[in-house]
Formats: sequence, C-alpha cells, structure tokens
Amino acid sequence: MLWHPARTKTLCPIQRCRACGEAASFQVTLQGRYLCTRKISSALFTSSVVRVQTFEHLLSGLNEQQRQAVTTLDGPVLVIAGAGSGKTRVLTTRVAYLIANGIPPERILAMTFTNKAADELRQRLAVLCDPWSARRVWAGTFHSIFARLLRRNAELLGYSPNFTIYDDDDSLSLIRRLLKEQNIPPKELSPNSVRSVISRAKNELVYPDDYAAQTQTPRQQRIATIYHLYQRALRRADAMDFDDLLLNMIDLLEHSEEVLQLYQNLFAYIHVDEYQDTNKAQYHVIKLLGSEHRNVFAVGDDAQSIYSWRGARIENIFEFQRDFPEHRLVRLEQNYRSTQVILDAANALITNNPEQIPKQLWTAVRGGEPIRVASYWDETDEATGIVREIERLRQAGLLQQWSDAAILYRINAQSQVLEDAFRRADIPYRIIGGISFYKRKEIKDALAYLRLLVNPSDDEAFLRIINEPPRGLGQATIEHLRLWAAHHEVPLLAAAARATEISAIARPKQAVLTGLARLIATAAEKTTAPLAEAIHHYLEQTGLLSYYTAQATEEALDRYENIARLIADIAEYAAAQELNQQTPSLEEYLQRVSLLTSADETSDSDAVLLMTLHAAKGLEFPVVVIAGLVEGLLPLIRATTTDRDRQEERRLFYVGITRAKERLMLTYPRNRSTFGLVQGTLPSSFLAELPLELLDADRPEDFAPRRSEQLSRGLSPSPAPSNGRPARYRTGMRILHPSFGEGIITGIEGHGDNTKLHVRFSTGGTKILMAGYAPIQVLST
DNA sequence: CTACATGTAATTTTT
DNA sequence: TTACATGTAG
Ligand SMILES: Nc1ncnc2c1ncn2[C@@H]1O[C@H](COP(=O)(O)OP(=O)(O)OP(=O)(O)O)[C@@H](O)[C@H]1O
Repeated sequence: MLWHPARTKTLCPIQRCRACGEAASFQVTLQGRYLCTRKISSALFTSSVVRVQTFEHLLSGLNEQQRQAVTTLDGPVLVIAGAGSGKTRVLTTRVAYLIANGIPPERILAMTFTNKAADELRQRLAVLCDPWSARRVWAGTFHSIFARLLRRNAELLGYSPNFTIYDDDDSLSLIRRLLKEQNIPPKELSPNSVRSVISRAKNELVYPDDYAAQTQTPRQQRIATIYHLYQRALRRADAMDFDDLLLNMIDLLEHSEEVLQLYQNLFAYIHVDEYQDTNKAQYHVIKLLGSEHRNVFAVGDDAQSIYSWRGARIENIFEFQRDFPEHRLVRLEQNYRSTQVILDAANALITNNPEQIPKQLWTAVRGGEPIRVASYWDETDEATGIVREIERLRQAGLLQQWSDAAILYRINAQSQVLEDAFRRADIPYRIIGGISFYKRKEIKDALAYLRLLVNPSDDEAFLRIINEPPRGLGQATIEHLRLWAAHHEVPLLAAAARATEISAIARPKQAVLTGLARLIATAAEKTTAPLAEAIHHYLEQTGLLSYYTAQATEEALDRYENIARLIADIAEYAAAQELNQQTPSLEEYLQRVSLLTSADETSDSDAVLLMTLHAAKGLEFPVVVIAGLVEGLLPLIRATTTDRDRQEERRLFYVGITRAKERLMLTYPRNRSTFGLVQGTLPSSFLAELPLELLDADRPEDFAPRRSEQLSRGLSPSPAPSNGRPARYRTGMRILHPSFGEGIITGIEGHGDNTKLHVRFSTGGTKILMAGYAPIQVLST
C-alpha cells in the first residue's frame, strides 16, 4: 500500500490545494500509516517538553477511562457508554490529541450526526488546538462529507461535479411522475410507500436488479420497475437522492483500487459519533476506508438508537466487534450531566428493554429535584401549564436564560399548541426542525430556479417552476414537452429551448417556453456581479418576485419577504466565504442548503427551545419538559407497531429524559382533540416504568402500577409489554367512528397490531379499518 | 387553462 | 380541523 502522489494528483484536488499549505509536515506523514504516525508522535514526545505539557492540558478534563480512549491512537477503538458519560467530549479531545501529536488535520475524518455538531467540534478544536487546524479537519455528517468527495470524483461515476441532490419532495414528485407514466394510479400504489420501499432497499444495499430478482408479489414487481426507472431518471437529471450519496460513495471506493487507496491513505484516522445510528451503507464505507489502517474510533450508545426506521442498525456495534476483533473496548461509567434522580429514572426505564447492553452509570451529583409529572385536562391546558412552569422557574431565578429550557415532544404537530401558548404568554421560543425555512413553497421555487442555473438537466426543478409564476403553461403543454424531451432524450430545459420544433405546442406557448429557457441560459452565464445581486436580478426576471408583490395579500407579502431573506442568506454566505478568502459559489451554497439538518438552523436569540425527541439527541439542557406522555403518542402506536418499535419508543423516551441536567418535567393531557372530536386518553405506559419515589405526580393513580403488579414486575425482569389498547373487538359490536359514524363490525382479519376490522356503517358503506389506528369508540358489544 | 368548489382522508420520527 | 386532490365551470 504505497502512496502514489503522481497518480492521486489528477484524482484528488485536495492534494493540489494543499500544496500551498505546509508541504514539509505533509510529506513526512504521507509515507505510511501507523508507522509514521508513531514515529511522529514519539518524536514530538521526546523532543519537546512544552508539547508534552500541552497534551496534559488536553487530558485534564477527562477521567481515567476517557483518557484511555483518547490516548489510544492506533488501532480500532469502540466506546460504548450511556448517556452523558462524555462520549462526544472524548471524541473531540481525541481529535485534538491527534493534531497535537502532529497528525495533519486534513487526514482526520470525523462523522457527526448533524452539521451543527461538526461546527461545534471545530469550535472546540479551535480552542484546544488552533483555528487553522480546526478548519482543516474533515468534519461533517456522512451525507455532507460524501457529497463533497463525490463532487470531486463525480466524473468517475458518470455524474457532473455540479450534480443536484434531490430532497424528499423531489424524489416523491419524481416517483409520482413515474407512476403516472406507468399508468399506475396512486390509489393502488401510493408514491409515499414506493419511496420508502426504495429508500429502505438502498439502505440495505439492495440495488434495483437485486430488488427485482427477489420480488415475490405483483406489487413488488411494480415497485421494482419504478425503482429501476427512478434510478435511471435520477441519472439523466444528473441528480442523487440522499441514499445515493451513500451508495455512490461505496461505488466510488469500489470502482477503482486507486481511489480506494487514495482515501484510505488520506483519512488516516476515522471517527464516528452516534455510531448506534449508522446504517448498513454507512458502515460499509467505514469498513472500506478503515480496513487497512484500522484506525477507526466509534462512540455510541445502543440505548440511544432511535433511527431504525431510517435503516440504522444497532447490529453495527456487534459487526464492528467482529470486523475489528483487535479493537479496544472502552466503557465510560460516570455521568456528568444529570442528577441522581434523573439518572435513576432513565436507568429504571431502560431496564425494560431486555436486549439493551447492560451499563453501569453513576453520577457524583447526589439527589436532585424530583421529576414532576403533571396532568392536564387537554392539550391546550397542558401547553399553558408548561409555559407557566417555565415562567415560574424564570421568576424564581432557576432559569438563567430562556434557552436553558427545552420542550420535547414526539411529533412535530404537537408544537402547534405549545407555540400558541408561548405566543400568548409573550415568552420567546424557537422551534427547531419542523417545517424549516428551506422547505417553504416559495423558497423551494426560488431554489429550483437557482438549481437550473447549476444543473440544466434538473427536470424536477424545471417542472417545479415551469408555471410558477403562472405563465399559461398547463398540463397539456407540459405533457407535449415531456414527450418530446423523452423522445429526443434531452432534459426538459433543453426541450423548452427548442420549443419551436415541437409542433404539438401552440405558437404563443412555444414563445413562452423559449423565452423562459433563454432567461435561464442568460442567467447561467458568468457575471462579475456579486452573487446575491446577480441572483436577485435573476429572480426578478423570472417574475417570481413581482408575482408576490403584485398580489398584496398578507400571505403573498410573507412569501416575498421569505425570498428576500433567502437572498440575504446568500449574501451572508458569500460574505463569510470571502472572509475566509474563498470564492463563494452558487453550487456550494445549494449543496449546503440541501444537506442542512434540522438541528442546523442557527440563531443566537435567547429563546425556549421546542423540538422533537429525535432532534434533541446529543443535546443537553438544565430544564427539560417532555410533553404528551400519552399512550399511543409516546409510545407512538400505529397499526403496524411491533414490539421492536415499542422498544425504540422506549429508547426515545430514554434519550429525552437524559437530556435534562437538573430538572425534568413530564406532562400528559387527559383528553386530546383529534379532528375537532375530543377523546379521552390514557397516560403513557412508560410512566409506570419510572420508580414512583422519584416522581412528584399530580395523579399517580392514573398510571402507577398497582401493588400486585409492582411485585410481579420485580420478579420477572422483562414483563410482557401490554400493548396499551384496551379495546378488544368482536364481530357484531357496534362502534362509532368520528367521520364514518355508527357501524357494526362484520368481520375481523389478522391479529395483534395488524388487526383489520370490516365495518358496515349505517350510512351505507363498508370500510376496512386498522383496529390499532382508527379512532374507534365501542358503543355496545 | 385557470380558478374555484367539493369531497376526502389524515397525523411519526429526518439525512 | 385542515390540507390536499380531484372534478367542474367559466
Ligand atoms: N471528565 C469530565 N469532567 C467533567 N465534565 C464532563 C466530563 N466528561 C464529560 N463531561 C460533561 O458531561 C456532559 C455530557 O458529555 P457528552 O455530551 O460528551 O456526553 P455523551 O456521552 O456524548 O452524551 P449523549 O450520549 O447523551 O449525547 C457535557 O456537558 C460534558 O461537558
């Protein structure tokens, strides 16, 4: 495995850029892997007393186990440890330690879960080492790092370096289009389910041909066809979806031995945070990159694995142990985040998951405030109660700043009521994630116009804007254009430019199309104008801006403002780039935007934070409120819920609890209004899994297990989870459904969570309802 | 081709 | 309750 600088030069622009940096130290380390690393580090240790002190300084904030993890430089290291035990701190310090040991920062790879976490890593490194080194480390999410690497090597895979990244919406509308072309009505095969099947397949490394080969049902065969067409369409549009970023990275590395060696050598040290939530494809890349030098450092907690629905595999932990048998396993046992009370509650909860790796966790913070469990009449009440409690804490001086408090919930929809309550109380709040700025319609439209400048083959973008603002181009015109484009195998934009050749389209519309194409082509030409200005001008030309200003409704004005904000954002980006002496480019901006994670949206205003439990992973707050502890919501129970899902819900709750440093409050409403119909709820069964003596509950009798149950729970380590659905259905039962009205059960199909009910409604129709999901009320047996 | 009206079904979590 | 999709009238 020798280094070939000459050959790599053409493949990897990083090497060329680096030439202006510190060539000397670079060359020394380039020769080999661990041998040279050790040589360098030992040389530094012996030659410089000052440096040794620096290392001590780095290690001073760590306990013995943490030090071991940090200072094990060579070979694989796996850190498996509970919440708040300092895993992220260990990872950060270790990167700093490597740099202090003379490892060039650009040879260190660190995969984080969000871009924000990567930024924080760099900020820490800037303090621990120096800002210049911090900036050179390869830190980011799997997706964003892979996107960068893929751009550099795009041609090798048959893409252009400016390939577009399709987000969920783009994929979905593409799939919709393909279904239509195949004459499959969305009712028979929902675009959403096709997308999720394809995505799941990709996460499992199942390619279209593999998938087609293993189809069993006609439905799967249809999906296989769509999957195939979908990949072809993506390629033609010079686009990748999120999953492709991972798959194509694998392709790239397996494509040529040379490229593989290049990156195996470049990334001499590989780090993965939140390792429990990596999927098969991600692990595959880790293995490809790390199998030679074996310097792979992974930290994680199986009890915090909450993304299995996205293909994450806890099994990757065990596979790591198998594939890197010589690894050093480090366990961290001291929790530095939470009080004893909070930690005890979390530990008690998680023991209900029999499959979790057992972990000891202790904290030096004795005692702590009991966990408040508050009950409210309904969700509005609940939100008001939470806000009042936050206000009370603030007044009592127990909340230094608003942002020391976070409200967590299971689904985004829950934020609405909370938002209203905060607004009423006039307390600053901020929603993390949810419908982000970049997902708004007008922003996506504007971005679609921009995408076309960078990638003229981007058909999804073109279809998005072809009649936005309205230009009188409707279904018929679009259909003709599409047929012609398909026939001539050119992108839609190119077809539009040649619209005069399409006789099926009326003259006036041809002119509109060519005009639009010319406008885009002109804007795509290089200008000397500053980026944001040029874009502003372009968006004005498209008519998008005037479309909104002309309407003068409040909504339209809002949209106009949002686009203005987008332009301001671009200007800000450009300024930041120039500050770093880098040229801003639209390409880079668009890539950044498409790879934003929900945690990334920054703002320094002091506000109470509202986010989903998923979004809270890795964060910590002095005060945490978890809202909506209602059976069916947390744990979320759907028709398809399995026991494994239930365990994941429990882990999700575990993640939530362990975000709290000092105070934890859990709330539930006794009634929930769904579609305007009020329904009684049961408190989450998870509440009964928390030791009662740690709680300060309004109505413990609502959820606490009865004495006899408590005894039996104590005896059997893994109680069979009750599935929290008290209603048992029988044929002949009379039931009430909020939208269908009264009906009689005429048949029952399947069992457990898959129970389907055949119900004949008094209104005449017969429906098949999912017993676990449908909001059914039993009237009589 | 667009705009409006009516009916329908629906609520996970996100890179 | 709302959001979206489909159908119909202009
Ligand atoms: N040795 C230590 N001494 C003091 N504080 C520490 C130490 N190690 C970690 N901490 C602090 O403990 C808190 C939790 O650390 P960190 O976020 O790294 O834990 P984690 O294991 O990554 O947590 P999680 O898995 O819950 O995300 C942080 O505030 C961190 O600064």
